[in-house]
Amino acid sequence: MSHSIPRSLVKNLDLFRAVPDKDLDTVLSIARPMRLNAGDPVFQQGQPATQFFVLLHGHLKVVQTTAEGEQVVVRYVIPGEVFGIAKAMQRPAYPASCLAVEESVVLGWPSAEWDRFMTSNLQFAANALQAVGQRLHDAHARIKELSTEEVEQRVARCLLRLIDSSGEKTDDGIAINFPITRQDIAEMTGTTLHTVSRLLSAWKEQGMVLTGRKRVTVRKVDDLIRLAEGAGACSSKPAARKKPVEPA
Amino acid sequence: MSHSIPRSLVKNLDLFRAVPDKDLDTVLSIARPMRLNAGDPVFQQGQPATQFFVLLHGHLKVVQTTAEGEQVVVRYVIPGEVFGIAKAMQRPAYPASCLAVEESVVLGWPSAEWDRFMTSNLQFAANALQAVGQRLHDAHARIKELSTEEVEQRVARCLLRLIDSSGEKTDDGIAINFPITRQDIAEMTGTTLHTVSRLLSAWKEQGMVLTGRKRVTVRKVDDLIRLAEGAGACSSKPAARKKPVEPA
DNA sequence: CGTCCCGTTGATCCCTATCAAATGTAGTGG
DNA sequence: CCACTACATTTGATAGGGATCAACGGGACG
Repeated sequence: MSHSIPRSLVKNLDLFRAVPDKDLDTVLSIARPMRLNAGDPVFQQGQPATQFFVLLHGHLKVVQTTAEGEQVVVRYVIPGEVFGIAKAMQRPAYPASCLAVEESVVLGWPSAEWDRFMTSNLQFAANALQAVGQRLHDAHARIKELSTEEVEQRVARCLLRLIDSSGEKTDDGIAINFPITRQDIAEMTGTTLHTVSRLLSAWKEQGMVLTGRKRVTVRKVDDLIRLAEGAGACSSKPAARKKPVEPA
Repeated sequence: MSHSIPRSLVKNLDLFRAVPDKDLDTVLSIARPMRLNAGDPVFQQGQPATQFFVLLHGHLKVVQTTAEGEQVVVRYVIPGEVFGIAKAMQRPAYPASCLAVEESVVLGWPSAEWDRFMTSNLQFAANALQAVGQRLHDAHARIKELSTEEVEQRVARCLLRLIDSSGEKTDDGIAINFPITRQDIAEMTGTTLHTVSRLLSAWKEQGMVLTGRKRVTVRKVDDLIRLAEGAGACSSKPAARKKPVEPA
């Protein structure tokens, strides 16, 4: 193996789950590793989708920029996940930009290899379908939230999801594993950095979170869950019922 | 063939594109056709995903219900599309409900058959991946809109998308092909039926649309596009720039 | 021909974006 | 080691887009 990428690195990735070792070796022989510093782009929105990737270490941010120049954070990529598979879905170009939010390591393959992987191993196709299915599910959950919930709930849920996927137990609580700004959280929840700042300030006041520059730590997960479920300031929200409650 | 479903019915579906005839015959022999009247459910949110389907004729609505009882329209299914493929993404239950909005005909297969189709024909797997990829793309577009655009733009875009997928040329303009209420449009765009009603009234006033009970016809597509692009009431929106424009 | 459902429209309120400005914090180069 | 700078964060004041509340009008269907 010219690249000396240990097979174990890839063996545990969801995308390659249950793929036989001999196929893995082929996969690895073509893989091109890449190191990234914080802020480095992996690819840019609109570029031809020449490669697809797996994140080995670090954290990436996937961002869509609107015609008006506003940004929306599509998702954060965590180690082990595939990304940049636009070509696999027959899209010629990346629909979003992807950049490292901290030092990261990715593995890349030419998009053309995707079809080879699919044909040579059926399990690979099923794994890919599941991965995309999961993302579709997440996207629908987000649409539901943006459509029906208030900002406080959405931000609470956002933090919960972040500590769920990238939480790190510390002395003070569960910290988000990577640098993230108020602006980032705003772009994930469809609000403004000002509103996020106000919410975090209020929550810090109550001891629910600890905050620092580009850092958030959750101290009281249960309280945050309660907020996400809708136990916010609106004390009299009758929880959308079809028929009015009839007093006996 | 016990069911006498003509092969031509399935041959042109995206999901079965480029699938050889002999495989198609197998597919057809297992297919179970189903007729639906307006309002009939195909499956309900939370039910075990025992089948997946293709819509042959009519229109279906996919709806998610929140814990608070509010509804979000995930999408409308148009003839030729697959739906209910939760199991293919390894989800045990349907994440949303699906019901006919008019007389419709669907073809259903047991979920277990999915894997057989995948294994027996690679093209099928690729087609499925592309279909889900397209939906993911649509979902992201919607998230972007909900996050950054105002109600007027979102509703305008919604109508445009509807006439694009289900528009029918009439003497008066392009009509949406199936019955749809203000409430439905509201649930697609994250607003209320009142706001949608007001917008449609205003647009009718200007001759941009024609409206009827459960019917919408677009007369001036270009004007609607202009609205969707952001040419709304906000005359002074500085289009989110990083640096202020410097006069020479 | 009555009843349900869909649609329309006015009045009011409030959540949250927007505007404005100060404070704090990491990094940098002298 | 400190001044300087760029960026992140905080916080107050204000305004406005839409949700909400309330009522009525109208077409379809049994």
